Amino acid sequence: MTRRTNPKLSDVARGAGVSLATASRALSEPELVRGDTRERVREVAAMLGYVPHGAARALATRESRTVGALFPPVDNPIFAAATQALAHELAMSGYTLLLATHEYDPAAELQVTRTLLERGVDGLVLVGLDRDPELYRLLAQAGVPYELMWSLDPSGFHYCVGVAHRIASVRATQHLLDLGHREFAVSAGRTAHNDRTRERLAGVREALAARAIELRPDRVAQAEFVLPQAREACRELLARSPGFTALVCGNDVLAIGALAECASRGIRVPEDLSIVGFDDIDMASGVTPALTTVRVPAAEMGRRAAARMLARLAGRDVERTEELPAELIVRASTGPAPR
Amino acid sequence: MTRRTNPKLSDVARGAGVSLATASRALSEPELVRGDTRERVREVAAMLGYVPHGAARALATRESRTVGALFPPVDNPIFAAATQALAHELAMSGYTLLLATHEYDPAAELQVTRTLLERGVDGLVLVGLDRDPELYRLLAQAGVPYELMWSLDPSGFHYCVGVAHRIASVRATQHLLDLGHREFAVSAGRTAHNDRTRERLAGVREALAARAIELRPDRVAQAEFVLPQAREACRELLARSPGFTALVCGNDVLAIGALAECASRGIRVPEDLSIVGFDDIDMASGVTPALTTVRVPAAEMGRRAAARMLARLAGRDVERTEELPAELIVRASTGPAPR
DNA sequence: TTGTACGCGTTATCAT
DNA sequence: ATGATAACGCGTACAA
Repeated sequence: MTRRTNPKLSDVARGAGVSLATASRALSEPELVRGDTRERVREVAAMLGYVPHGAARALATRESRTVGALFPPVDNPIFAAATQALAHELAMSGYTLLLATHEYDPAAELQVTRTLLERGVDGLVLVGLDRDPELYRLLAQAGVPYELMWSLDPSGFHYCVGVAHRIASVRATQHLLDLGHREFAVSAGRTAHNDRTRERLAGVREALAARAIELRPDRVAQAEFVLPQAREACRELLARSPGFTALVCGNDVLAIGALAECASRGIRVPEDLSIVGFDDIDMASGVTPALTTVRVPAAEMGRRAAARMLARLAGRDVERTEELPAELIVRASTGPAPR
Repeated sequence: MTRRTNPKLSDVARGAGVSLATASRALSEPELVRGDTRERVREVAAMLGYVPHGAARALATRESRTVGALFPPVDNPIFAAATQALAHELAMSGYTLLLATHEYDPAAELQVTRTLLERGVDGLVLVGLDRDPELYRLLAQAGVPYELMWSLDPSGFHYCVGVAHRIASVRATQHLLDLGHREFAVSAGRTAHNDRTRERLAGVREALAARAIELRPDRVAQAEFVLPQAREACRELLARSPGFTALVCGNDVLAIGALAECASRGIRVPEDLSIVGFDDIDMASGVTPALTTVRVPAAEMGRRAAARMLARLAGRDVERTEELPAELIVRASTGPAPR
């Protein structure tokens, strides 16, 4: 097979017997060119297998038809769902997703953002509120629009689409209080560089405080969103300070780990211990009907973020803040067992 | 705040009192420039907040420092793990991941590949073997290297890193046979446009055939990798042709769905029914200790694909085919209950 | 070691 | 409706 070089627009133009300008218009702005020449150009382009050179176009147009997304890690099921939605929605409008991760490290997030800007993203999607403010300066200087997902910016300054984690957490906790629980424990995610986790924990405290119940320090554990740590957190709580009848988990993975640990110890859920999770990962809820969760609509978050970004890139206006509902899904929970 | 325009290399050069060429070298090939001027350029660049223009660089160098990845959907936990690994590994070497999905539609895959090529990816990572051959022609013409993940190309032509699905499936089935099972059912993934699913199903048939056992057509169901369909598949099998003591699922999601369905019917696993899954999704195995699975190392697949691609982009040679182990993880399974 | 000048492939401006 | 030509911002021969 002859190792031909890639055909360029000038090849198409020559083949169709038109100028470079006409060829360009025929492919990019069809309405500006006469029907027959337009078809001729298109045919030649197809025959040659012409593929436009994005970098050249980006250089001339000053836009890349590309949007960046920066996730903590993308293998967390909730972020995977959002990523899928983002990529899909963007593709529907001719945009491609540039994906990067920062593993909850603000320095890495900043560095990666620089790279994304170098790649020329037309917009950027970020998760949450906790980050080096320098990042916003970078984006401002570059003139790149961005959307924050998952959280709602209290200042109302940033464009964002998210849920009210604290309020949802308060409601979940109240649900348990209403069932009669008084002894609470929390298996929280790491709160460093993670406002969602902090808000959820704060919500539990707030709801308890409203009824003058204290959340003992040894009744709070932190873990990363992986099963071994999730089990360990539950184990630790049971060891340090048993006797709680309700366990609020900052994430479904943590909740599942807790369920697994309980199962292996013969602790019945929800009879002996009521467990509430967050996020409503479908695999989790499918497996453990006992799990009551706060549903945070991850895929919808991705769809909305994409839609909002696309709208802004198209010059349309969007509300600065868009709140998504965080619904409490009660599958099974009971009051505390009589002592 | 004054709405300054982005500084370009010429601004940096002027600020440092050097030529464009020197400024370029100071940032990209530091060793070619004298220490003091290099530092001067760097300082000015930092002060100005200079961010290189990727498109311009790509145009000049003919490479984008970008790699594309094309997944069926990326919210399947196994693909999410691979995506995470890919993005991370590529970033470590200064490459950025362009992510796209095709939802098991070959036409979409072809179309999306065109877009990725337009974006100027330096390499492309694909999943599996089932696709429009035209795609390979496109890549060849563009001169873009690619890696296939998950499957091993029987022809040995394509660069690939994957596992031997059929053999693994045979082994898993033999394990069940060795336990004494004779009545089998299979909850398979959709086999259209999915060689992994087909091979796994074929593996079951092969192992059974070797012992002259037939897999009845009404003992095979197909479902997408989502829980509701997974439960439905199991329900269907039980309705159409009960009496099987072993169920092989083409994926962990299908296995989990089956477990859920069994739980709701009071079918004990593994006492009444032995279930084997594929992929070893950690959340699945954490929750259901009864699940025996074939571990397909998804994250490792991503890492290896990234490493191989990076090596090739750096001009190094790699083996055309790299096989990863697919280990049978026996957690709990028993022989059939005496009738 | 540094500078000059051209080319990368496309779009956009201005004529015609 | 079409064509000539100048950007777009950077890398890199080649010359100095």
